Amino acid sequence: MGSPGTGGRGPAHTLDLLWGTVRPGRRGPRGGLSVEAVVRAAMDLADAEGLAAVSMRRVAESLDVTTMSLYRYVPGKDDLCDLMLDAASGTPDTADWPDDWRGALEHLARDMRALFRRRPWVLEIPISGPPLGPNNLAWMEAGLAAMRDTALDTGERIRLLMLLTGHVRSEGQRDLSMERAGARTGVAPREWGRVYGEMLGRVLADERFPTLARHVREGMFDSPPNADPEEDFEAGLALLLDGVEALLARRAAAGDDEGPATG
Amino acid sequence: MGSPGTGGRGPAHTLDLLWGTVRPGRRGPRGGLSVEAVVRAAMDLADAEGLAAVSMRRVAESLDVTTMSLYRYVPGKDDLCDLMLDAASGTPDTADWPDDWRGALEHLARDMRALFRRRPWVLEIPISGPPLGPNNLAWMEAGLAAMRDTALDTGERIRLLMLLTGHVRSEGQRDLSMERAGARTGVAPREWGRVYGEMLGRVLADERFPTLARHVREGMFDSPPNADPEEDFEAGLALLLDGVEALLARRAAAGDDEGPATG
DNA sequence: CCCAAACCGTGTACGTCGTACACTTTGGTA
DNA sequence: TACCAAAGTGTACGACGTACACGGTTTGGG
Repeated sequence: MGSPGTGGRGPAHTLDLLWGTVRPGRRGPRGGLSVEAVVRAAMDLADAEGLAAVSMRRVAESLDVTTMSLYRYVPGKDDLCDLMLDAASGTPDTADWPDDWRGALEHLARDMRALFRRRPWVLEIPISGPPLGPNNLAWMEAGLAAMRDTALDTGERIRLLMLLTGHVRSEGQRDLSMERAGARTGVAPREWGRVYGEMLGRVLADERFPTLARHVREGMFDSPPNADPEEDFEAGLALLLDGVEALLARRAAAGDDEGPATG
Repeated sequence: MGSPGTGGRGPAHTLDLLWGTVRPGRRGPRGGLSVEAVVRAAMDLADAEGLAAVSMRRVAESLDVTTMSLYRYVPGKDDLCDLMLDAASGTPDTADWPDDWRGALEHLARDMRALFRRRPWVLEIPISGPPLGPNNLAWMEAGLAAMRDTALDTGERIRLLMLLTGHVRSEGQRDLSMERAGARTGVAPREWGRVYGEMLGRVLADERFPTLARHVREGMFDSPPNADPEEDFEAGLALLLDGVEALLARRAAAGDDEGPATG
C-alpha cells in the first residue's frame, strides 16, 4: 500500500503530466497508450465500481495491456490518483453565474457539490498537496473572478475559497459516509437516522450526557440530524457567506474615507 | 483492502465495543488480551509511525500474539479504526471554557484542532458513519452545552457543530497534506509555498487564468497562501461564528415578542 | 464428577495489492 | 544500416486483510 520506491522523477514531472506537457520522446515505438487514456480508464473504473476498484491491474486489464506497461505513462498509483482528481474536476461553467460575489460563490459551491455527487470517489482521493492541475486552477480562477469587486485582499480571497471548498468537501464526505454506513448495515440511507436515534436513545438513557439526553428526549431524532443533506449544506453555506458579509460591512464602516476596491 | 466478509456481528456489536459493554463470556480460557489493549497497541503504532503502519500483523506483533488472535477481540480492521478514532478523541476539558457560546465554541474548535495536531492520523481514518462512540459524543455534549443559552433550535445546533468539526477537520487535513507534500519533495513545509509560487508563476505566464495571473503578478505568492495555517484556521472560525451572530441578530430583530430560549 | 460447549490463540492459506527488475520488441535517428 | 531509447512483457517480492480448521483451556449443566 505504501510507496517503497520514489514513485516518479520529482514533482516537476507530475506537473508536466497534469498539464499534458510531456515530450513524447522521438525514439522508439509509438506508444499505443497515453496518459489521458490511462487516466480515462481509471476514471471509468472508478465511476463504475468506486475508487477501491481502481488498481493498477484492473486499469491495465481494462486497457488490454499488462500492469507494468502503465508505469511507462504514470509514475505510480498516487500520481494516477492526482491526475484522476484534476481530470474529474473538469472546468466550472460560469455562464449562468450572477455578477454579485455572493451569488457567484453560491453557484461555485453548488456546482462543486454537484461534481462530488456525480463522482463521489473524488472525495476519497487523499489530497497530496495544493491544487496544481489546470482544472483545479480553473475553479480557483472562477472563484477569484467572482470576488473581483469585493473589498477583500488576496489572502482573504484565497482563504475564503479554501474555506468554501472545505465546506463542500466536508459535506460531501459526510453524505458519503452516511450512504456507506447504510450500505454496511443494509438499511436505506434515509432510515439510518432512525437507527441512529434508537441506538443513541437506548444508550443515552443512563449516561452522563445531560444536554444531549435532553435534546434526545425532546425529539431530536424524530427528524434525524442529517436527514436532509441539502439543507445542511445550504445552511452552512449561508452561514459562511453571512460571515463574509459581516466582515465586509465592518470594513466598509471602518474605512469609509478609503476608496473602494478598483475593479 | 476491501471487506470480503461481513466483518462483525452487525453494528450493535460495534456499539458494544465502543462503549466497552462486551459480556466477557463465562466459558473458555481467560483472554490475555482485551479490546482496549488491542486498540492501545494500534494507537501506539499510529503515534509512532503513522496510520499507514497500522496493520493487523504489526499490531499483533507489538502485542506478541499472532495476527488472527486479534480477531477474537475486534471484528476487523475497519472497526479497529473506528475504535481508535473514538479512543484518540478523548474527552474535552471544558474547565476553562468561558460561559458565552462564542467563546466556548472557539475553545471547542481549538481544542479539537490541538487534538488533530497531536494525533494527525485521526484525520486519515475514513469516517464510517455518524459519531457513536462515548468520546465523540462527549464532544457533542460539550458543544451542545456551549449553545444552551442561544436562540438556536436543535437542528441548527447540531448543524453548527457539524460545520465546526468540518472546518477543523478540513483545516487539519490541509495542514497534513502540506506537510506530506513537503516531505515527498524534500522541501521544508514552510518553503513549499515558494516552490508552489515558482511552479504556478512559470505556468501561469502563458495561460488562460487572467484573474489568477493578476494576483500572481501582484505578489500573491510572495507570502504564499497557506503560509500560516493558524491564521487561516482562526480566520475561518471567526467568519463562521460571525455568520452565527448575524443569524442570531436577525432572529432577535424579527421575533422580539417571542420570549428568549429558556435554559 | 465429567463431558460437552464455549472460548482463546495458532498456523496455514488465498487472493489482492503496488511496483522493482530484467527482458524482448520496435522504430526513429545518427 | 547500426544503434539505442522507448514500449510493452513476464516474473517476482513483500506486504496486506482475513477465511478456515485445528488443538488447548476453562467452565457450566447433567
